[in-house]
Amino acid sequence: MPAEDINQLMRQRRRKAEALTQEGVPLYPNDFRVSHTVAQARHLIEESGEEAGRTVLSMAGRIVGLRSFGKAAFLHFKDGTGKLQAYIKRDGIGPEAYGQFKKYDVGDFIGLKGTLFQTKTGEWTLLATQVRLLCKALRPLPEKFHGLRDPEKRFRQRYLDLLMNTRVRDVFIKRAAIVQAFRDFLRQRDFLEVETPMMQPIAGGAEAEPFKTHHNALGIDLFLRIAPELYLKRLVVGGFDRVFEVNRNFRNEGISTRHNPEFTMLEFYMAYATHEDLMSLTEEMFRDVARRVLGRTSFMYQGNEIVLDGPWPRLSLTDALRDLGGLDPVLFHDRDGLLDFARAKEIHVEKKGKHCGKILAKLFDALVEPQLIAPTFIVDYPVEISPLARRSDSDPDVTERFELFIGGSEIANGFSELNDPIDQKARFLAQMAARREGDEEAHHMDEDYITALEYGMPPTAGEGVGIDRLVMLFTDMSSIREVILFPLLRQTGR
RNA sequence: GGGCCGUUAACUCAGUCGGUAGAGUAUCUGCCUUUUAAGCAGAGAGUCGCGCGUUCGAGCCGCGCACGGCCCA
Repeated sequence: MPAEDINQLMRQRRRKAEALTQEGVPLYPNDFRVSHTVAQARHLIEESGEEAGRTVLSMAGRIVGLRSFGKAAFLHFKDGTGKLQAYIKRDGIGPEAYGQFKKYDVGDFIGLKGTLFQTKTGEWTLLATQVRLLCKALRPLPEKFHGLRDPEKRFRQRYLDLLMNTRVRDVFIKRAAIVQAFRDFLRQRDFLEVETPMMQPIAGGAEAEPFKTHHNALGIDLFLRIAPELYLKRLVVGGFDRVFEVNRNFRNEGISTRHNPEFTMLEFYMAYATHEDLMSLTEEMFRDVARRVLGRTSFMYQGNEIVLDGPWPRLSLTDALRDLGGLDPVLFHDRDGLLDFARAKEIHVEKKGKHCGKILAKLFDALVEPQLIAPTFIVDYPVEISPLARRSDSDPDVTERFELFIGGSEIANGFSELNDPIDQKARFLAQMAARREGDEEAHHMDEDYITALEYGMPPTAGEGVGIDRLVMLFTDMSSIREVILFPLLRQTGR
């Protein structure tokens, strides 16, 4: 949006600004003091009723609506807490001030002094004895009735979206409440909030392509993290038995309604706990967050009612594939059979370096995941796609791992952590072999992490919760862009 | 990466068969001191996303590109 794209409306506003300057009116003063926000004024009305009119208030906000008569005007102004009407009369503020006021526009910020009264329709209104310009807006706001709809403009100029679309504002207020509720829940259970590196020499802890960056002074390449996992577990080794981090991860992958290259993840680790414990904790935690944010434990998502009351069903990956995906169990370990099955279902699977586990996961994503509307834990993930998870004591080919699905989307992933450094090293080596076979998302060897494990990590369980997807659920949004303030968009040619 | 759809005034949108660009809101001017999407009268406002092509003539047809949305991968 180059500054030169001045149109008629902007020229008119600039002319008004210049005229005000000529009259000695500062366009951007900073000496107006506010005594009451809109919310505080409303609170005053609630508390004192008719008596509210006796208090002189000093209020400020942006003009969002203006109905002007010859010698008087009604306007609505909005601050961060709400909207209030004001009544400006020439007789009330004086002819000179009124002349200046005539040059104010919708979008300008003003400061008002006056007392509250009720109009004949009963609306509480500030009768102004003084009006001051606090900031002259040089561009017009989008039109009041239809608002701002163009999705591209909404995301690129989110401030306009927030200003014009109350529902959008509510989404982000709810998002903040959700994150806060998670923090409160974990802190109450003695989890310590920490921050671990966003820039890492080895991007570990997940299967994903990282973004690459460079440190000039050290002369080394670094990667934006794809997960904090390996650092958080180092902290468990270091004696922090319960830690969590809510922060951004970066994955160099495509953009879709469910994927943004940077997204927010909650990860937490709990020593002396198992994946079973975490599943129970997750049920409790989600219900708690829902109660705090929504006031109840059920909600509508895209036309389906989601009920968080538990317990939530637990289904093994293979059972889910058999029962919901129509996959014959004889194929579970038959790589070619699985590929044939995928082809028959028109599910695209990269052939290079894909073991059965990886193909099973692909089939699951395509066939089963969309069906998992009610909260469901899928458990018993194959070892080869779970290189950081502890093996099941009863079946060494599967891990003590779960993923949580709600509303047809993966929301959380957790497992009993692998704390055997010898096995961990072997798993990393297997990942490196997969990488050589063409799997670019396979994990890298992290020798420092192995070293940490060699010092001993207590039996631990850990989990990651996709905050953006959870916010989508709680706000009934079908696109991740609706819950990220500034989703990544292509740069437009300028 | 592929398919479909979209891009026209500040905003929301029409635009017929290819024949000089439209509406509502907003803005400006005049009237208007209790309005609520205020009202009445009048006026101004456009790189029809960008480029190339077809045509006497392109917002409209063709090709390419950019950006966005949805679906698929």
